[in-house]
Amino acid sequence: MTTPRLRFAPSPTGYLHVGGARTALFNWLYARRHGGQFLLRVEDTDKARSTDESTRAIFEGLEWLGLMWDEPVVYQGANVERHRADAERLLASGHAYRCFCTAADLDFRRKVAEANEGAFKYDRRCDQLDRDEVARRVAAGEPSVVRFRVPEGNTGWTDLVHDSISFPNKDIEDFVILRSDGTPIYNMAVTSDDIAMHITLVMRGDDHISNTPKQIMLYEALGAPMPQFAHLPMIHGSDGKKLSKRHGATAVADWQHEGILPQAMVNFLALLGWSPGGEFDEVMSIDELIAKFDAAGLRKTAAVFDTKKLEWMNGQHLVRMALDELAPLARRKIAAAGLATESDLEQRGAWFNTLLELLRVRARTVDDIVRQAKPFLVASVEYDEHAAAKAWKDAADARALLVAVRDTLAGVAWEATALETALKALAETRGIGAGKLFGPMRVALTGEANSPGMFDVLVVLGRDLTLARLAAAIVDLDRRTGVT
RNA sequence: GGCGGUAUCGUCUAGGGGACUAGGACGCGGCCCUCUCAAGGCUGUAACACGGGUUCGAAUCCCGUUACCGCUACCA
Repeated sequence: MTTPRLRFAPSPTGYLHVGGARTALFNWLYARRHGGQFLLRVEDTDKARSTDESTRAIFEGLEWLGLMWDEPVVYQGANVERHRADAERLLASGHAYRCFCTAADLDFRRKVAEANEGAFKYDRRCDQLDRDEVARRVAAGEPSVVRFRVPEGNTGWTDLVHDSISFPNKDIEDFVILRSDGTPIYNMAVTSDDIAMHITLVMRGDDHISNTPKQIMLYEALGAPMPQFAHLPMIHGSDGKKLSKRHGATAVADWQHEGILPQAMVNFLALLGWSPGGEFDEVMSIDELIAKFDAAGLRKTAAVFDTKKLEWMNGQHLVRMALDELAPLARRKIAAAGLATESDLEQRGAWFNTLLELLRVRARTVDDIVRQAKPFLVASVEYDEHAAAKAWKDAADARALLVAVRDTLAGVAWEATALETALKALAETRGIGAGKLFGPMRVALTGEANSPGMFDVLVVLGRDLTLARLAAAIVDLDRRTGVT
């Protein structure tokens, strides 16, 4: 068996959608798993809708996910000459014929048919024309399209995900392959390109199932070797409808901006419509996915995009990834949020890594880390009123506690076990559990109700910042006591 | 309308005639751990669309119904 060649063939009419990303991923995974090639073909022949900007968005999305293609990008628009030549070959070999029916006429006949019998199918009237008449009308400059003459019988194939699918040819009309202006129609262009690119497995969305018999007939008429086909199910939104902008973030770039990691996105997408089977750990690296990927695990049913699970998946990858890989991402986001500069964080590398280690376990996205990192980066904190209302309920009491904490901490070596010993001793002399100390301290030091463990907070914050924040809290509590 | 595709917990799925009192994961609830929040551990909730067959035996095979999705262009 020759090595498989697959392609992802998006039309550049928007951003890279998660559905398209998954199609690309499965193609890529299959190629990697079987030592084949993964190619990218931009289907830009719809000049009205294609833009360079969306072509770039597709490249960026694929690059971000790590789905690199193995050969130079193929632009479909550059191959119209070959498409046309293939269509004309079909005309010459008698597999296709000229049709002089105008679009307006066809439109009218279609409307009439729909009003009466329902379905409209081209009646092949131009196939009755004799050769001389066709030649005369062409010579006279009358515009015509080229239609493929669909043969009798059935057209079917063994789909890698659906097993066997077949269509009675009588339900397929003699479809146009060349427009009157000489440009190719989609099915012609795709088939011509897939043949030229030596694609052995056409893996795409199942919205292409009804195009497949037409393409198969084209392969046969052109005498080209038949590839295999695999039709992947769609991805739906939480309401079961096809995923669209209404459902929120549907572009992979949206998730990138929300702090989702590419490896988490890949992992999540891989499990939408595919399963390695049996029991397995759902959190997998890209290499594990490649090793396990198998067309037999492809599902037939549409899947709902569950953002909750994506976020959980991201949290898992956040904890498992190398700190050296996470640090630059976090630095960039923190800098973008204006909390520190990248170079400053880089200089405090060891300290920053300690902080990340503390935060990533309680974060689901990189953006969560940025939010949680704030108290450790800014000069002074603002108090979350909910947190203050609870932990500083009795302002005078909280003040007294914080004064004692400040006095104790001021004379202690800044090291976790020493700090712990000192604070536990303080709690004991005051006849309270150490936990009673931490609530008020947490608000004073971070402004929040939640944070990493108290001793970790103290160490990461450092002596000076800690004492300054305690002093600031005491002042604030004075104000609160006065008001009450 | 015609043609095609699909149908297991709310969601992602395992399952491919008996191992199914249908398993796992997310979510949700409870408990444990615990200075808070997470993480982690344990645990609970919850599904084979419906109706006929085939078979000693169907979630698994066949047919029909229903629902949903896709296609039905001189779009891609």
